[in-house]
Amino acid sequence: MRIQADHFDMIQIAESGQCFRWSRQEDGSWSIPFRDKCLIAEQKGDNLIFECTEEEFDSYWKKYFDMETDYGMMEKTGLSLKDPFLERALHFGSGIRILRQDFWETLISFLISQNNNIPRIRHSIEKLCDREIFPSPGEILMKDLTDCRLGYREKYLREASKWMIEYENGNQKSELSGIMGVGPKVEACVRLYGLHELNFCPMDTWMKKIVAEDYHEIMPDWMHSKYAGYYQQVCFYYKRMAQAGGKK
DNA sequence: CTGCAGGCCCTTA
DNA sequence: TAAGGGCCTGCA
Repeated sequence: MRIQADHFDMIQIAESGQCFRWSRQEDGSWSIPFRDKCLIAEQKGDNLIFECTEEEFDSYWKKYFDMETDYGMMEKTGLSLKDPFLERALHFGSGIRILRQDFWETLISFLISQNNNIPRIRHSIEKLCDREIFPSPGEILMKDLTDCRLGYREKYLREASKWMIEYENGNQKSELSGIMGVGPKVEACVRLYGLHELNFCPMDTWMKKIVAEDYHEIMPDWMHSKYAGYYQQVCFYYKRMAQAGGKK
């Protein structure tokens, strides 16, 4: 099926650092796994082509791509803050969306992401998966994780798996932050990307860099706003691309 | 060789 | 309660 959409750029979404398993095919299309399905998708301008039926898109992928959220409104709200850096970032990364990813996969992915780099994060996650399917907590506990090259993070994944099994059994007394290896940054990522709590703004090295270099060490107002997570994502992408393009 | 990558844990003062 | 060292690993 084929649709037209604003605020939707597959390259920007794939490179915005929120997801680690989108992969580009030789023909330029994207392979997009989510839970037990995998979608082949392609973009030409604002034309989006999805290899699935309209029913399947409406009942499954539409939510994943967060098609119900009004990005135009969030952009407008951001622009009204009259913040020059945010303004540039919103224009630069206008195709970014906050995907509604699987909570469990997000938790594990961002546990792996700490003190780590993107290629290695992707490699670890790929090794963790069995034929494109992300493992359940029980499967992670059973699995030999040597090939995943997790280093000291391996015990964090096991602790998280035990926590998740308790959580699924209805025992919700423990908080996310109670999991070994989940600090403020990882928790914010899980809440933003895995629970779609758009007010959470992960403070990573890039955000600190932005606050230092672009805001003279003074936290901008938007970091405390309702859509802080979305603005963070856009600024993160803008800053990272500016540096990647700026140095050669 | 050292530094570093979207941090966090643990110890110390 | 704030600061700082150590940590798996791979790549530049």
